[in-house]
Amino acid sequence: MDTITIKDVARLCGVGVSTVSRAINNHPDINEETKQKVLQVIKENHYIPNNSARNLKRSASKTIAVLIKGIDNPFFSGMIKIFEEEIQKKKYSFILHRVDEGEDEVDVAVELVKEKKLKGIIFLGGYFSHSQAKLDQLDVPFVLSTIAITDKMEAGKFSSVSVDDFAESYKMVDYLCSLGHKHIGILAATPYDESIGKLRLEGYKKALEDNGITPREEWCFYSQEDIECYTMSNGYELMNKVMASDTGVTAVFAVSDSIAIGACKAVFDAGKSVPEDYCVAGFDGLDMAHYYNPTITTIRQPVEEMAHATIRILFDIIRNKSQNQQRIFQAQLLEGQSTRRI
Amino acid sequence: MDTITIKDVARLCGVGVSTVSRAINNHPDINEETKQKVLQVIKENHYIPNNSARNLKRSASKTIAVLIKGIDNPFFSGMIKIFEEEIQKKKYSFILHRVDEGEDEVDVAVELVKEKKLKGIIFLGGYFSHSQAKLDQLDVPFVLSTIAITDKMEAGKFSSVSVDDFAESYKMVDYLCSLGHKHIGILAATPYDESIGKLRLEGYKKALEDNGITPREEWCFYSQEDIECYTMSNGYELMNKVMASDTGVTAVFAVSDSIAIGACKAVFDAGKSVPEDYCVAGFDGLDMAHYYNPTITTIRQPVEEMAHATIRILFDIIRNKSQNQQRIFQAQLLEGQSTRRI
DNA sequence: TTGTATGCGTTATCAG
DNA sequence: CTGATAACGCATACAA
Repeated sequence: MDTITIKDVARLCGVGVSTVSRAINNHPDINEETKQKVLQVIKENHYIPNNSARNLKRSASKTIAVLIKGIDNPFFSGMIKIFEEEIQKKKYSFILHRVDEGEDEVDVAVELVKEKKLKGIIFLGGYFSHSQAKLDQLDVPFVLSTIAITDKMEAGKFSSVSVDDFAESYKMVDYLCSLGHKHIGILAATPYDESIGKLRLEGYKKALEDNGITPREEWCFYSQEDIECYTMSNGYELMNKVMASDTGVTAVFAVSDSIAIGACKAVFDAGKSVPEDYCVAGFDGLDMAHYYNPTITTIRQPVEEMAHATIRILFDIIRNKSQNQQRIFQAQLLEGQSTRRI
Repeated sequence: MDTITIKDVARLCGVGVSTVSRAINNHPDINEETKQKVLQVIKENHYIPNNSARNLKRSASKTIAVLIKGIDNPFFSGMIKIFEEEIQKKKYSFILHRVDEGEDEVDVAVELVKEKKLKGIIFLGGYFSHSQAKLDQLDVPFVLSTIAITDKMEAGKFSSVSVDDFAESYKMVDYLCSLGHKHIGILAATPYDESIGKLRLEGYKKALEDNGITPREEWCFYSQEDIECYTMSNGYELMNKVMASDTGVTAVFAVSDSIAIGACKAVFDAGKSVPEDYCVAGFDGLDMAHYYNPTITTIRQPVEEMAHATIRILFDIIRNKSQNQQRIFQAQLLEGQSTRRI
C-alpha cells in the first residue's frame, strides 16, 4: 500500500504493465480508451513513476544539467532564468545542480551523466582548472559559462562563454586614469587567486603601467584567505584598510560589485562620501549596482546574451552542427555616480 | 568501454560483484587486501556507480532534500548554508532542489521521495496552500520553513518555522506611527496575494487603525500581477507612483527589502531624499538593507536561528523524538537611516 | 571472507 | 493494439 508501482496499476486496470507504460509515456500504439482508463486509475491512486527506475532503464533522456558553484551569486540568477526558458523551448528538461565549494565539479558531472543520462552540461561560475584527462571522462557536450579558464586546458577541447576579465578590468582602470586619478587602489581577491581574481588584478596593473603609473603593492588590498571574497562585508573591511592607510588613493577598483558596495558603505560610515572623497568602481553589472546610491560605476557583463550563447553553443554541439567554440563577450563600462573626474 | 559497470570492475579484479559492492560501500566483511585492490581498479578505470541503480535498490537512504521556490532569493542563501552544515553534521546528505514557479511543490516532493528514498524534506519559501489530502501523500517528515501557511491546513498535521508576518508588519507600521507619520503608504504585493503579501498588508492596516488612522485604499500601492513582486525594479515603479500621487504620504512600508531599495532609488532619481522627503521601511533584514545608503529600517528575521530550528524539528520527527511542531520566531526591528521622526 | 542469484520499478523487444 | 519477458546496474540474502 505504501508505495504503489506500475504493476499495481496494471493489476488495478486489468491490463499488462507495458500498457500502463505506454499510457504514461504517450506512446502512439495504444487504444485511446484503455489509455484514458489507465490514466484515470493512475490519478485516483496517486501513482508516481519511480525516476530511478526510469533513468536506469532509459538509454537516453532529453535533459540538460546546469552545475553551479556558489548558488547564491546574484550574478547567476538572470542567466539561470534564461537557461530554463531556452531549454524548455527546445523540449528538453532542465536540472539545476549546486556543487559544493569543496566538490570537484567534473566528478559531480560524470556522476550525474550516468544517473540522469544527460544530453549536455553547463558549468556555471567558479574557477575551472582540470586536466584534459579529467575532462575526457565527460562523454557529453558541455560548455563553461562565465568561468575563468586556466591555460592547463587545451583550446578546441571544450567550449566556453565568458568575458575577457583581463581586458575589462583594464578598461575600467584605464577609465579611472582618464578621469585624472593617479593613485588607484584595488580591492582584490586573495593573493593566491588563480582565477578571475588574478585576471582582474593583472588587468588593473597593466592599465596603470600603460598610463605611466607604476603599480604599487601598497595599493593592492587583498582579501584574506579564510573569508568569502566577493561579499559586501569583505568590501567593507577592505575599504576600511584603504582609509586607514596613508597611500593617498583617490579611487579604488573593486573586483566585484558586492565588494564595491561594501566599500561605499565603509566610506559613508567613516563620514566621508563617494565619489567626492573616494571614487569606487565595481565589476559585474549587478542590478544592485544600479540601484545603489550612488549608482556604482561598473563593468556590465552581458549576461542575457551570454546565457543565450551558452545554450546555442551547447545545442549546436549536441546536434553535431558544430565543433567546440570559445566565445568571448564584450562587456560594457557603465558610468555611475560613484566615480568622478578629479 | 563507454560506460563501465560494477560487473566490469568485478571481472577486471577477478572477483564477484558483491565483493566490489562491499568495497564501495565500506562493508566490514571484506578482506582489507582485496578491498584495496578493488578500490585501486576502480580508481584506475574511473568507475562511478550509477546512482539510479543504487537508489532503486536501496530501501532507504540518509538524505534530506530542501525544496525551494525562487532560488535567487537572497533571503534564503544564509539559511541554505546552515541547512547544509547541519545536515552534514548529522551524517546525512543534502539535496537542494529548485521548484519552478509553476510546479506543485508537493508533487515534486513525492516524486523525489520515491526517486531518492528521502528521509525528510524542507520546504523553503513561497506560499503553501495544499489540502490535507495532498499532504498525506507525503509519507516522510517535512517542515515548512519561512512559509506563509494558509488556514486550509490543519495544525498538528505539519511542522513549520516562521515569523508572524502579520505581527511583524504591525510592529513596523506601529513604529512608523510612533515617529509621527500620519500618512503611511504601503508598497504591497498584488491585491490577490493570499500569502505573506496579504498578511503583511493586513498587519499594516491593523497598525494604522490601532493608531487612530483609517487605512485608505489610495495609500495601498499594489504590484501588478504580471511582474515579479519582490524586486528592486518593482519597488522603483511603485515608489514612482507614490510620488506621482497626491496622497501626501510621508512614509512607505515596503513589504520586502528589495522593494524598499528600489523605492529609495526612485526617490533619489526624483531629486528627493530619504528620509527627509520620504521615509522608507522594508522587511526581511537582508544584508543589503544594512549596506545600503541610507541603511534601511527593516524587520530582521532571525534566519540563522530559524534555519537551526528547522533542522532540529525535522530530525526530532525523523527520530521519533517529537510530534509536529509549529515554531513562530520573533523578528527584530532594526532602525536604519531610511526613517526619521517628523 | 567471497561468489551467485534474485529483485528493485521501468522500458523496450518481442510475439501474439 | 496488447501482454509477457528480458534487460538496466546495483545491493543483498544466501550459499559456499
